[in-house]
Amino acid sequence: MARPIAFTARPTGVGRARIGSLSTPHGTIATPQFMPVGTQATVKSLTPGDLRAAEVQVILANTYHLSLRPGHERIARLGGLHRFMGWDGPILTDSGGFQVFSLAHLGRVDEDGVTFASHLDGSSQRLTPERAIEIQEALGSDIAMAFDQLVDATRRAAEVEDAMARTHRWAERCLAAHTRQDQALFGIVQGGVDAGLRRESVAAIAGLGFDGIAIGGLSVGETKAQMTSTLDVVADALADDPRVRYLMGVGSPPDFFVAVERGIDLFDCVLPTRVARNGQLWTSEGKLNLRNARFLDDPAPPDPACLCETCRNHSRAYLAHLFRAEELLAYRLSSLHNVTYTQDLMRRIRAALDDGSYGTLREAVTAQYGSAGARIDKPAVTDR
RNA sequence: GGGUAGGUUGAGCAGGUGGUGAGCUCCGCUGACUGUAGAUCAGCCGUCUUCGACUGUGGGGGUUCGAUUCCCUCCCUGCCCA
Repeated sequence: MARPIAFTARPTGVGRARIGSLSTPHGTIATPQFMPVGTQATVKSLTPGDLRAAEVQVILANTYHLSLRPGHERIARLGGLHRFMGWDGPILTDSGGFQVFSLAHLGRVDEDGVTFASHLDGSSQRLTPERAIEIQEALGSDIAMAFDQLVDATRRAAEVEDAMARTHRWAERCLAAHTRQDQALFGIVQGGVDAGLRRESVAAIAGLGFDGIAIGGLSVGETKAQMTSTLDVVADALADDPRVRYLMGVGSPPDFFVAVERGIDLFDCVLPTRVARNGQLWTSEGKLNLRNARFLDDPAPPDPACLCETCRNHSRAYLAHLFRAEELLAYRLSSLHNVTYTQDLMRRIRAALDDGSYGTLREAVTAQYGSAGARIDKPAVTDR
């Protein structure tokens, strides 16, 4: 039987970085690629048209939130998530595993699954591997994620190991429960920042029949050095695996380089859209906080090097005003820019991997995000 | 002109009838944010040499060891009467 997705990639000569192509039922994705987060069937403040304008190729939506509201059965009745939200490109759905982590205080994990109080009305809810798959099949995403358990990597080893082992058992249950032939299913590697556990987790997850391999449990409080070394371990362990690799929850502009060099093909992160709503724009001059007083009289576009709608038509002074006045347009214009910037950055990374300018690009971007990149190791590669 | 209620740090307030008024909300200034309970949160927001100290309750004067508080007077604002 034909796989729901197909992934091809070629090495680039830059570390373990590769350039690839991932075909899905709703379109083909160039990798490395970034997925904006649209938790509640919307990338906050942006329309599908905005996303297309920003050259977004795939978005992430959320099992937990959509099952609570409006309900996955309702979305299924209304023709599935793509039709419901008016986005006909590829969609990846997260399984709810992250909410088990971020809403841990509302729930309790047992071997079979998780019981928790809804953050909306306090009602008791149950999520299991089977349930997470059922919901994602109802939503009809192109790529579903296995239901996993992540814990704070700085917790004691036994706790991290327990969560990892449970994630492995849940992974098998997810595969067994998955029936939709037009939907891919990715497994998730856990194991905190412990090299031994990460190798064990890669062996367990990669040994199952998943369509892609995700790396979870990172960028949740560990240091940049720990994230980097963990990615090194995982990259080594996955070296001969042909499947697409997805680093969950990352990242910032400097993070992309660290991960791409270690063979990562897919990213998702709330950062570009969340920080945009809080006034932070990512630009060729680094991070700008448009709420700062100094921008009130600045007629320049947010990023002179950007061609997005925001930068073509509006000034920093205008955005600074919109943020102060709490006008809704501030959120859309800022989000549109940051998503455009991020897509542009990924495109430049793909191009640089091809033409030998990767090291130069990495150095330039890392320098622009000085403070953010300060804790990151120096470039692992240089231009050939 | 008479009466009455007021005047507190940019704004709006709280409090205070002789011995700690720098407390709150806005506004303002910064910072944070990584598989979104986040258009959110945190710090600062009189001055200084900032783990502390000083100044500050409309102006002036008085009583008192000590006054935001009591007394006198002036100014300003709202309302009522003339």
